[in-house]
Amino acid sequence: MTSDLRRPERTFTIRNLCVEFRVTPRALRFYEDKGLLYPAREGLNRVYNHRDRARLQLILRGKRVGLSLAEIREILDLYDENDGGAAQMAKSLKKFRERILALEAQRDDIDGAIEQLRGGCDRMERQLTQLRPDLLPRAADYDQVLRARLDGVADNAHAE
Amino acid sequence: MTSDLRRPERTFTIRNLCVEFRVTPRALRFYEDKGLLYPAREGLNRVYNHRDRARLQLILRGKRVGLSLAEIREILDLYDENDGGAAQMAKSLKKFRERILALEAQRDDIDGAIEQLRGGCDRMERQLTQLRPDLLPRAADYDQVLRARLDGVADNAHAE
DNA sequence: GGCACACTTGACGTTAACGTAAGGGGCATC
DNA sequence: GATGCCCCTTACGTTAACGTCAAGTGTGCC
Repeated sequence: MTSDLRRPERTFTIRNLCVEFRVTPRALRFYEDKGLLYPAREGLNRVYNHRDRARLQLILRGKRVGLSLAEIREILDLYDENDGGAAQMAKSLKKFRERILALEAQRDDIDGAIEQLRGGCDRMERQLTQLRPDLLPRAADYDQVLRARLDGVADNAHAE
Repeated sequence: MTSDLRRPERTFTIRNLCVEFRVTPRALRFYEDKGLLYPAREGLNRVYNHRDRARLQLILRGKRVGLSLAEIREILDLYDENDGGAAQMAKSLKKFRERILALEAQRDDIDGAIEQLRGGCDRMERQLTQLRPDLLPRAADYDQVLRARLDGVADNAHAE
């Protein structure tokens, strides 16, 4: 039952993908409008195949890491278009490498921000341990957050 | 000469900070409008001190890691406001921890994206080595990018 | 045939984060 | 005293990424 999601011949309605990836139909149509997706049609209705679904995954991940739809489109195009000759591919390669450098810089930024926040946490924890140890959030609260995240992962487990 | 940047009593004009952090005056006034900054005044003119400058650094880093100005403001407020009692601090602590979890998730996303792009690079490199080894970008190009990044770092070296 | 439901297109509305233009004050300098 | 430069406020414009609403089509079901 989870295995027919794997069957490459399986297709998806717009709603299927919306539910699976928690986006709205409007968003998918918008991505299509912008040239990031081009699902087949059955009459008027859109029919998404596995390739479309994979592209959507890339789009959403791209968004999460802060890329604009235009940038994502460019990358997707590069992925596709590279039968247009070796020169094209060389250009794509360069752009990919640039993106990697940018992402690495961004990751360093994030690590810095995390450190900063951790410093703040430490200070506050020390203060609270001193003043009001009863107010210190304990393992119980923390577990809730972790559980929430794990649930989220479970939801999308088959989507990976 | 770089050392008077360190002197805590030193103040800055709006242009000083704009040049140093490569933002526009409009942006600084906008942040003030939104309550993220509140520099002193000398007549009508804004006068920024070291605390304002530090806040600006945090704002810009927050932006780079994808936080909205509203979220950044919330964090900054939490940093300040924590003389408002231990209860407040406990709430701040919780929010800080949430932010940390979110940032860690985002970093994992970025790592995933980097891996994906690296995979694409590898495939393209193999293809090119096969077909047109002359088109392979070489150390020279790569160094340029690195140099650009190092220059950027050097520009902001005293800002760290 | 009438109803519900999912899909479609088209068009206007919305929010965040500024950009930009208009109009004006303060101070140095030629 | 006119020019130039930096600062100010007010206010309207802009872009991205959708949200929302209107109006229409097609499909199954009772």
